[in-house]
Amino acid sequence: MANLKSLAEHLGLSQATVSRALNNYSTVNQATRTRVLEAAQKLNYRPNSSARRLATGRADAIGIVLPHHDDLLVDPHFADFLAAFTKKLATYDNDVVLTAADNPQTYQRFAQIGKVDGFVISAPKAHDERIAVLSKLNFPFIVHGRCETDLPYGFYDIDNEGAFYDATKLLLELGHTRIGLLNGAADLMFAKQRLDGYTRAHKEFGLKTTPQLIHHDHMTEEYGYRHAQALLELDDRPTAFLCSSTLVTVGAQRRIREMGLEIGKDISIITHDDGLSSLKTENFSVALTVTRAPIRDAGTEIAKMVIDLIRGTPIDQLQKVVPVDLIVRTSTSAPKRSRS
Amino acid sequence: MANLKSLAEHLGLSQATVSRALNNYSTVNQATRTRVLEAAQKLNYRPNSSARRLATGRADAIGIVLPHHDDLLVDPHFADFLAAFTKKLATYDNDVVLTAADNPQTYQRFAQIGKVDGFVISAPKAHDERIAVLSKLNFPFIVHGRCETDLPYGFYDIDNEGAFYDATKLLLELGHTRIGLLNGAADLMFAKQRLDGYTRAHKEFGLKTTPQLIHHDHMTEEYGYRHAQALLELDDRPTAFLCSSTLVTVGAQRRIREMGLEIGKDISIITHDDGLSSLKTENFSVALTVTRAPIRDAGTEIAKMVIDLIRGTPIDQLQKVVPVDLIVRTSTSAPKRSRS
DNA sequence: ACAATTGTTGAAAGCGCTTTCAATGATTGT
DNA sequence: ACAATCATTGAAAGCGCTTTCAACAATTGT
Repeated sequence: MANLKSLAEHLGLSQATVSRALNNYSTVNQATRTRVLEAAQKLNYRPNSSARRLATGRADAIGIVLPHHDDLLVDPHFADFLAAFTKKLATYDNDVVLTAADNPQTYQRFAQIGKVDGFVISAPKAHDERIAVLSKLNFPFIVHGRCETDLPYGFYDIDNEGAFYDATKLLLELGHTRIGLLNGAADLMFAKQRLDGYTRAHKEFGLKTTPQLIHHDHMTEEYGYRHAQALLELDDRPTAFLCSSTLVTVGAQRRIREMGLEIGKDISIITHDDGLSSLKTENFSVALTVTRAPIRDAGTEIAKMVIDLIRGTPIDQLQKVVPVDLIVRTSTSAPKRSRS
Repeated sequence: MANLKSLAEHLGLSQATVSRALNNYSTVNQATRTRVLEAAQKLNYRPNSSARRLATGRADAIGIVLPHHDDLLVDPHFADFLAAFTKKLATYDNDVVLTAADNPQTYQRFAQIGKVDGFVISAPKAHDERIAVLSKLNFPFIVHGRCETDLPYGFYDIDNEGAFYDATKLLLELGHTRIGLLNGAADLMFAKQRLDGYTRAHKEFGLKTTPQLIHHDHMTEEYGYRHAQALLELDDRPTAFLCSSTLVTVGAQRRIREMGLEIGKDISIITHDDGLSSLKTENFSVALTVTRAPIRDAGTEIAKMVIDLIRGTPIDQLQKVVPVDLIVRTSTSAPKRSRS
């Protein structure tokens, strides 16, 4: 396997010159550069990653710690995010280093030993320990989402509050007054933001929210089913659902159907749609009204942001909240007159 | 930031001894080791990853190239696989390096520059170029699946042929003669294996397979819907479906319902169930008969296998095919008498 | 009591790059 | 024509570790 030394010898040049030629330094003669490039190509030379990392101090890699739960439940959104993120990062010649064991020490260790140049933190909680740890280490990171802290940090987030405000408002305007909320896990910021939007809309209409109508849980089909069931068994059952993800909606839909109810008539649904590539809301039997923000956009944008951060862009220029579209389709309508 | 040199100076020892103490060499005095370990802890010392990699020649990382398509369609199974894989790999102090750009050069480059010690190849095609490339480089890899090559290689695969043979046989025994196959993309080995099982069962019953009943495509909800529709519009429509994944089944189910048909009565369904954590077959309205092989098992097992491979276990001991359970629930029954 | 062994440590040579600094010859300005 | 600049290159230090080899004291065997 060719290394720099053998390549230099082969060319009758010093390692320094060869290295410079390969790394596009302007100080090297054009003819020499060409000669080096050709030889490198011919001998199939590639600089050793570890040596380069040691010499430069850069890893050219971004870390992501797998957001796993005890039961190894995997958020299907994660795959879409990761795909877009990885693809974009590749355009910067960076790759993604994944690891499990989601605790603060993991971040600290990774930061210290130079395995990665930065981190992406996903699904932040209100007071997220990871942010505290990385801030103290002064190690670059971008948060996918926001949290409640005074520490400065870069983030990409969608306007969850606004999205669920809009969605709730639409339902209220249609005349719904009992709106079930099938939210994500309670400790996650995005769920909190969505609840805030839901609450704000109610306030604006002079309504109080009802605790029984608000459910928090992991976003799976199964939980969608269970919580929809619980909601539909209430004496004063809701006439509309607000779902936090398409998979939850699949579950809710299942329960709704079992009860012989019809979406868009007996019960309205608005779901948040992350644009999952394998489960599209356009394709539900009843075309779903959605708040839409493709999670792949987040992956792509965050890749760019974390690279910018590492290259020196100040944090306050790396704080982005994108609006969320409300797309009205046929799963929403005015509520039926209340049951006898 | 403490490095080996400063730690050694602090202790009044040589770097060599400190390094040995830290790396559990038996030749170092017990008292010394304790002293070193304590100091390392106190000074929060962690060996630099790049330096260590350069010195040892190991990266302690396994590469996975994102199996993306042009349209960035992400297989939701991938998330579950990756989670299990990453978690298991962490127990060996290895992490996962993800990259995009799925072409042979990517593998070659990664192997050469020492970014990873091995690869996992997923979703192999019959004559997979990646296997040829890595074999020629003599670079360690484990295939998730099998392919048609004379080259020796390690693999973990489920018995796709047997699973779909069993499933088909069950349907045939129930009296079905027209069985729609909603298979994965045609160029993938697992789809081929499943088709083989489907065909073998037909042969055993003295039946010929019908091309119109066999569909190949990406495994999404949307395609499930479309192909189910196509099948159900046939003059001589099938009385049973064999689906390659739960998501496909969700789509098929949607179409079936739209046509006012009932699963388990009007039409039988068997689906392959990878045990996706966010979409469980137990939870379908009609409990689904499935061929079941949790994809997380693959992730866990392959992590172990690739580490074993790197550590010297011979390839012929790293070839595993696991059986697939056929779990009969209520989505399968004898066909109704044919329509008038 | 002397050689042979064992246990423990340190010096130093890498691993394969990047980058600083100095050196060289060629070019320019006056 | 001589100093000053420029373009190009090489020598060598260093990144922070691991590991070989030699060194030494302490122990053992005979």
